[in-house]
Amino acid sequence: MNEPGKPRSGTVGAEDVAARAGVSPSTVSRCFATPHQVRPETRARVLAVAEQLGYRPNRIARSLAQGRTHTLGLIVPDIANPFFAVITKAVQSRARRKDYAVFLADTDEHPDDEYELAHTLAGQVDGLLLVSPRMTGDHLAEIVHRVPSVLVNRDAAGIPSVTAPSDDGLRQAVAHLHALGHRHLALILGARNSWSSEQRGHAVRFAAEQLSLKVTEFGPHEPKFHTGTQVADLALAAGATAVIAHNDLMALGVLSRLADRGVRVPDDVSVVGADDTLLATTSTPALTSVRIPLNALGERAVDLMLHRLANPDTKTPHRTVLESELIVRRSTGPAPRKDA
Amino acid sequence: MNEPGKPRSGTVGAEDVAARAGVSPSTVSRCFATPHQVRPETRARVLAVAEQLGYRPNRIARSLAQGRTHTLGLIVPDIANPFFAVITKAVQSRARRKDYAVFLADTDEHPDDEYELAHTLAGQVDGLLLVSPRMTGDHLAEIVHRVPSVLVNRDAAGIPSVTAPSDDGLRQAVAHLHALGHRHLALILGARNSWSSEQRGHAVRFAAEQLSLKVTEFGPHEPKFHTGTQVADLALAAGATAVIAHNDLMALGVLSRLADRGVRVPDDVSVVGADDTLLATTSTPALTSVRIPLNALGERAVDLMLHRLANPDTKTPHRTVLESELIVRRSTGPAPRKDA
DNA sequence: TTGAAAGCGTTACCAC
DNA sequence: GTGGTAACGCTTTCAA
Repeated sequence: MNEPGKPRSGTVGAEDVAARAGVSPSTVSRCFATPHQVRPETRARVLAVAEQLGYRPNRIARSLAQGRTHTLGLIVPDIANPFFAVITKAVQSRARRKDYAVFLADTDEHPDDEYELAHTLAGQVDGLLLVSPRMTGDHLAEIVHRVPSVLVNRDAAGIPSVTAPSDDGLRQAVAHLHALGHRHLALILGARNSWSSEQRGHAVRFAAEQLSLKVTEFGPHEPKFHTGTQVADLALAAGATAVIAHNDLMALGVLSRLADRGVRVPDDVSVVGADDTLLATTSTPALTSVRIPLNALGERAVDLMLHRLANPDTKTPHRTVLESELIVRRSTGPAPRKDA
Repeated sequence: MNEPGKPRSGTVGAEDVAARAGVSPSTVSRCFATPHQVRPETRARVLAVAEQLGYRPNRIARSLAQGRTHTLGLIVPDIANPFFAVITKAVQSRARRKDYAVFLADTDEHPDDEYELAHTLAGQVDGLLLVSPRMTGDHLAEIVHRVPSVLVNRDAAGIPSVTAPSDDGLRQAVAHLHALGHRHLALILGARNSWSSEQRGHAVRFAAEQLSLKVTEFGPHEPKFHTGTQVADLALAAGATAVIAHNDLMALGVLSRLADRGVRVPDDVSVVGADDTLLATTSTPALTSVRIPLNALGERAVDLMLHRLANPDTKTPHRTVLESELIVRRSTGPAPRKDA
């Protein structure tokens, strides 16, 4: 494929360095892979030559020879969604610190693409991080069988996972509203098949029941801004004095519509979001929201993955469960007095 | 490395398929790489066996043999920033449609990491997409020399790029405010060494001068929310009736502080953002903002890259320039009457 | 149209 | 410690 005799054109290889340094390619390889296995002087000489020639070990070739790529695959439903973007950032950052590269795949919320992409990536990564996977249990099992995987923000039997149930935070939210005198709250649900939406619904219902709070539910709904604007009117009509939305985006929709109608927040109605994204901290009024430790979610996922790669024989899949918490801001306040 | 004689343990290779299908590995390879070079019946048989055995060509090995990876590298300053997240999504989506995978690297706004990461990725991708690179011109030149690159949201001599100057949109914004009767506007600048911040500053200054508008500048500032809250007071004190912020996030900060002080938007003060991110559409009031065609930015970058890879001998680096436009929403309105 | 064999640039095993 | 050599799994001439 190359003219024998003539020097290779583009890149400098270990062979070139070896020749110039008076050692064998093996030694050059060792200088980069297992530096302690080579005598200091030799190593110094080799590294000097390498530096001078601008030699960098070819990671592709290394991958092929070693059978591992030092790369992690990350599959997210929508990278433009701040929720996933933050997780992605954490994963990326953590992985890099551990000298792993990251393959990113955005499925655009499409379960089938998710499955197909997982297969595509499977061949070129050491492990797969699946964030909020929507794919079916069967497909999931198949993927997990083919390549080491960690589930983020979803729980499934027999698969290592990292989750942060919003239960704690939502319970706190309900208690918070109750303490402020609210007795009737509206709950806006998320997408129909969303694992987290179901979890959140349960959590609010349960907490409200404990405190004898009335709950009016709306949804399931696509977790969009305009859904919030739409439901705001319904919640008002139902007589709720507080709204808990499935996520911040929907909560902002509520905020927007209430402002349009001249309903004051939090004086007339209190609003609670979830995920505590950038949206919550930058809105006016700032949004009381349930904080999910997204950074930790991403970092722990990487750690779990790396641990698994280092100990391939671990039997029981480790499940990491993180805690959520309520962050109180300006969008929640005392319930309006009945006689007002 | 493998026990000869015994079948390989983990993956099925082209050889396995070849054996079962009664052909040579070469043919199997051709069935996947250049399907038209093999007789239909043979191909069908091979593909059937491959399907049955669950064979998937090993992309790593292919990369090594071909010398190209069918992978694009994407380097962004901050994936958690909606601006870059949207570009990333577009790149990812476009690349995948063209059957390219994407390596993601987040530099966390760190110019040195940017350079180092570029070198790391250089070896394992066919091309590099550099988004808003902060690295020095020298480093940039070095990277570009080593691997085909396209600049996104930055312009540099001799390097193909895709940009969307906010000039048009900002000129429209200034005209918009002028038409509404505003005569004194505050301009909040972005980061000190930001190429786009400089561009935007010039654009506003120039447009304002044309219309004899008074401009009071603040900054350069880190483009953060709290910067906006801080500058809001200063702008008010300066007597400006309208604020143009370097981006949506800062504009939201202004909005927040104005609300705290009881200053009404847009009745008392008008506010304009830039980038038209999710933040702008979901704020209350919704933010008038300069839309940058982020999707197009990402897609065109990929197209440009792929075009370059297909025609490596192109001399003149193509520069794609996209247009921005003002999106008018609720945060801008008539200037308050002087006698009010 | 198909097969044989020589790479691609490393790593890893086995002698020395 | 170091060198020789066989993989890794595929692509790609070159013949047949």
